[in-house]
Amino acid sequence: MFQQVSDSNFVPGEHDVLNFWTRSDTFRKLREKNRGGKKWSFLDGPITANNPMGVHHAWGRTYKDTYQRFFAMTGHDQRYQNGFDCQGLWVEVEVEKQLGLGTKTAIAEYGIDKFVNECKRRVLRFAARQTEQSQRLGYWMDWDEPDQLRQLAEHLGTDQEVSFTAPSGERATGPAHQLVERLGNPEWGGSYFTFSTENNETIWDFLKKCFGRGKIYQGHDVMPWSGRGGSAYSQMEIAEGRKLTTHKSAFVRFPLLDRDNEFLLVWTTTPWTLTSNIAAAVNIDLDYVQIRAKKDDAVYYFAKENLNFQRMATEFKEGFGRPEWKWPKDLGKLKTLAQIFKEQGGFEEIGTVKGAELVDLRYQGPFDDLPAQQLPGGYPQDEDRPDVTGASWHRVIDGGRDSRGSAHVVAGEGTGIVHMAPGCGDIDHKIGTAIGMPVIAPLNEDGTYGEPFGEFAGLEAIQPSTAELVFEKLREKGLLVAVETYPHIYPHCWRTGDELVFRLVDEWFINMDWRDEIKDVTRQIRWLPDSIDGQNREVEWLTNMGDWMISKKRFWGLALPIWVDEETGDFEVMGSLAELKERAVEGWGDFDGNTPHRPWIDGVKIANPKTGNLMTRIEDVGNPWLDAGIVPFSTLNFNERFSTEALNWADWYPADLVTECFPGQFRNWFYSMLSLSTMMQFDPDGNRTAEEKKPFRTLLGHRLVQNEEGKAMHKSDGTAIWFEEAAEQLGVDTMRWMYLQQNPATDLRFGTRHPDEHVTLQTKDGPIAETKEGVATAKVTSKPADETRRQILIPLWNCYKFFIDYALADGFEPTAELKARVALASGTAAGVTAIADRPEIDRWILSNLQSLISVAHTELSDFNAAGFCEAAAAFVDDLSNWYIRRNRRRFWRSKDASDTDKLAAYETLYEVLVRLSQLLAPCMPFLTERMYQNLVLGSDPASDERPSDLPESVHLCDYPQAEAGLLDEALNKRMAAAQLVVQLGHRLREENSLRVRQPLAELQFATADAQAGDAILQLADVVSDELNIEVVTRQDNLDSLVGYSYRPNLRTLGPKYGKLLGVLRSKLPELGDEVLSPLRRGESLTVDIDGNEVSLEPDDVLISTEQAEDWVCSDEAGIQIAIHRVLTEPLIAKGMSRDFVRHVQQLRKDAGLQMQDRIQIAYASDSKLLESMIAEYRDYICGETLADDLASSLSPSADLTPVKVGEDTVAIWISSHV
RNA sequence: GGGUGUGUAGCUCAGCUGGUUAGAGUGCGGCUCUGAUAAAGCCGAGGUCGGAGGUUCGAGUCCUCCCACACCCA
Repeated sequence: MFQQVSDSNFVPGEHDVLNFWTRSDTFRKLREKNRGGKKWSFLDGPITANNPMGVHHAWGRTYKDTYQRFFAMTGHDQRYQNGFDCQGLWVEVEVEKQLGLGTKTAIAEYGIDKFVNECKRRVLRFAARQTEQSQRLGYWMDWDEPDQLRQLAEHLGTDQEVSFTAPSGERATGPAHQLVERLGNPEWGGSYFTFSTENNETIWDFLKKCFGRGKIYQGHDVMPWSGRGGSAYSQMEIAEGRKLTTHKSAFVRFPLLDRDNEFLLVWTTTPWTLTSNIAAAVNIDLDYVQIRAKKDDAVYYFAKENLNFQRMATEFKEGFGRPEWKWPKDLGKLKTLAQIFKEQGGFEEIGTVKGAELVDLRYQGPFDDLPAQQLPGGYPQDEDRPDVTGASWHRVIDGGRDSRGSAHVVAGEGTGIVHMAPGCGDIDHKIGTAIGMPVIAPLNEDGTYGEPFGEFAGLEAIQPSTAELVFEKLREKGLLVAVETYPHIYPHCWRTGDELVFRLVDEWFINMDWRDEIKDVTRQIRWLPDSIDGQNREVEWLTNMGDWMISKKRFWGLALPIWVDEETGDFEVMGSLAELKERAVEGWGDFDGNTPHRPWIDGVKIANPKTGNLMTRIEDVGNPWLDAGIVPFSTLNFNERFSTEALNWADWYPADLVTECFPGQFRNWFYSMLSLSTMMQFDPDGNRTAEEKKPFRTLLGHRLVQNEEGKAMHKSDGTAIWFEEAAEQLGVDTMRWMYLQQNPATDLRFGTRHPDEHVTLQTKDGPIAETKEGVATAKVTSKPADETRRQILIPLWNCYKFFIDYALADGFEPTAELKARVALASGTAAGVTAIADRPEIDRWILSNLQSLISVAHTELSDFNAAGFCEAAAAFVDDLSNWYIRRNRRRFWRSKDASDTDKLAAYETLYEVLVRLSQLLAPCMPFLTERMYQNLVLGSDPASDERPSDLPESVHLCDYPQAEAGLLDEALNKRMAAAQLVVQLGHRLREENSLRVRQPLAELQFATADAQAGDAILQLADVVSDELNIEVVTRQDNLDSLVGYSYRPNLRTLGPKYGKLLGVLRSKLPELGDEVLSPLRRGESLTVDIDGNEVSLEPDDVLISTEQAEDWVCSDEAGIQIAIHRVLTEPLIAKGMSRDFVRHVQQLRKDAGLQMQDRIQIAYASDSKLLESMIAEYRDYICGETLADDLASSLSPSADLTPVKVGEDTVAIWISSHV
């Protein structure tokens, strides 16, 4: 027996299903079922375990789950390993906030070990949190127990022994950090964590291979730096530390070589950097003015616009954008350049040149006398460039443009000529690297000048006295034009308040000159969706990318395995902990038992084999994309550090599928995976060691989740939707369908969070009013979700409910054979009624079902969920709005055991619904489970009763296979023809105001194609019933009822007659039916058009029909229909009876009566027509409305609204038996 | 600045190798149908297909230039 079905209650239903899966351990049973099957390998991209999940994470996770479920239902053995991204600055930033630490110094004081443990803790807590959220999504993975992860987090940093039970069942005991580093290993199972020792060590292996091939080198980068703090700053820290301050800025002149008494005029707010000047940049498109100063006849070049430019005029009036940033009181307005020169004796304009004309001019630098400017290769010395010095390089360069296309050098504040010091500035350094400038980097770690800076050596750059010394020297040389006090917003250390400077720091790089190898691998991969052309994007990135900077001067992350001999500069890379242990000459004992992270690893030293010197690990941590890029190896036991029985590399590599949100990943995760995989297939000498280089076969990318207006959602302004808010308000099945039906190449406009409207969410574990992080849960609205629910979930549910309601009312119970057949997919043993004996429409829906099954296999195995969703939605629509609607009467006919037609209907619908639950199960795992449970087991997920040996969950079923015998393309075409007739009929009725409830006498049709005619005739009863027309007849043609008009078919005639087409277009219709009628019969013909002989094939004209008398007609796609529009008295009476029934049914509905409740009908009318109608149709009316009595009465209740029955007005009321 | 892509109904998007009156979904108005449905069916309004030239009998589609937006890059 089926369980009674109530309202859909989607969200509580999902909770029941989740509990059911837990209780009956369904996922474990699924894995057991498929163990030893063909392998399907999915590789999860690690999610950053730094915050709770939002709805934007759920899109990708829905794909991941759906494809895994599909491949599980098709019998594939899988790994189900989720991944967490654990290391890197993003975690540090959050932990710094949490601990109230502001700078690197503060972290060092707090203790790197404590800090790093706190980072690990945060990751574990959010991994636990995201695990729970993912489970709510129905995401079946080999999850760690969230509380176990939390317990590990609690015990980190203590020596206390903890017990841990891994997902595999294996138990381990030890200090928390020793358990944590093993999470996700092959013997334990569970999610992989990129902080695991295996992950870090496998990156060491990669870097060793790079080193072996000579790809690792030390380079430089310019970073914001605090002299007192002795450390670099992140962009975020800079943003926090901006302050209004004043500096002494200077106008300085650079003498042009080979030009007598001519100068470039430059301007700087950081005079200390002038010592390290290398070049002067101009904007090639700007006009530069040439002026002669009266004082000394010197000629100056600077941007023409700047001569009279009102510098800082806005700021003088309005300040610098914040209330506290007002123009300093004691400071006057800034002078224009014209003013400055006038004060110094006046000037005259003598000409204008384009910036481009200045490029390549040589000049004498302001501090070329300093040793640093004379050092070959710059300072610190670049040994590869002994022929260049700073002083010898000075020239004018094109400043170029930034990534947004705006020029680096503009007119305005300065002079349009920018002093460049690539050792002192970020942009300077970038440009310098690009065009090959030497570098002079003046500052030591403490922010003082280095040795080769003469008088400046040892002075602190940011001291005002240093600037004064610069001015003094310039004055001596006659190069200082003017000095002023200049207010501006400048970065400061947000904790100490010290000014920051830009300083050249050492960084480590991988030389990517093996990019072609990576491109080859990229081309072996299938990139989806096609429309975004991912392969080319990736190849293009690989073509243009620079060397990979892998180091970062931070604390939490991969310990880069680079050991340096400070004295010689020699360095070596360790490829594993074992190698390090063997080479260690100091510190191994203290390190042993800790994870290979800072600070523990830092004390381990090795010896330089050449010199015997101690080599020390560089303090930098690695780029986090290394962590993620190595996972195709580190998660698959590539180095066989674990038992190969637990996990054999070759069984699972390469992955069949990777799917992630793609914007950004072409240069991040995809890039790092491709690079690392390419390198991993070589040994350190560059010999290929494996055939298969690609880490995955197919990559499915998808775009971003946005709000309903198409804008990004932000955590900071409360518009980011937390996963549970959406899940408990919209329902997870609905969300999943939204994601799956979306074109992955376009952004998904998910919905809107209303941060001010707080709601209490009913979760599986009770009501919550805030997230676990303490954020009040807010209302989420989503039109696309509502639409999805309305169009897919509700119709599906109602199809199911319709079936259950009538099956229960009728006592229909599928036979054991039928149940087994649909649950086990075991062949084609039919139900009680043979398929061949069922009506055309039954065979039609079953045939359609087979098509859907085929599409499901094709599309899902090709990772096109949207394609499947579209087909499934169309099927649900056919089922609901055509099959069930057309067949309703077959289900509510009187109870009669021998009614085989009714049985056929039940058996057909039953099979369709069960199959549908299986087909949709990977996409919509909850609702389908509820359907399956009831339809096959007569149970529901809240119950533990499963009185059957059939699969206890829809997810333990095999995915349906199409039965070729039931697929009938011809039948599908026949039904399509009938549906077309119905559509034409509806249109005709509409256009001619012939309402459908009024029966009409006759519909005639004719078709160009005889088979289509046969088809319509076979479904004539469907057409007749749907259109409410008594007789449907087929004719050879409708010539007697209609006229014809003709138009040329330009597509076929164009190529034949070219320019004649214009004439043909106007003249051919005029020939009319008497000339052209042979074409209707499929004959060819030659006509004369304006003296041209034109031969016409039937395909060369388009024929349409026109109106005739008493009949209305229409045509489409070779089908013509005509409907007799004349109403006779019997037809009118019949229409009235239908009206009457309809009104009574509405009254029943309004009264909230049950389907089987019986009623009495009374009516009041003075129409004789109505009386005679009722006399004739009494039995019909009573039968349809379950009325025991139908009587005329004189006393309607007072508030009764009369209704129209035919042309008459009647009052009707009903009462029900109690 | 270079590269890639996009621009079609109020909104989201289809429109294949050029073909007649440019479509779908959604929203809006109307009519119809309804004993599972929160539905469904039909009709309608709404478009100088980003702009300007060109090729062609014929251009949303091909070519050139321009404009706007998005992403990527130095």
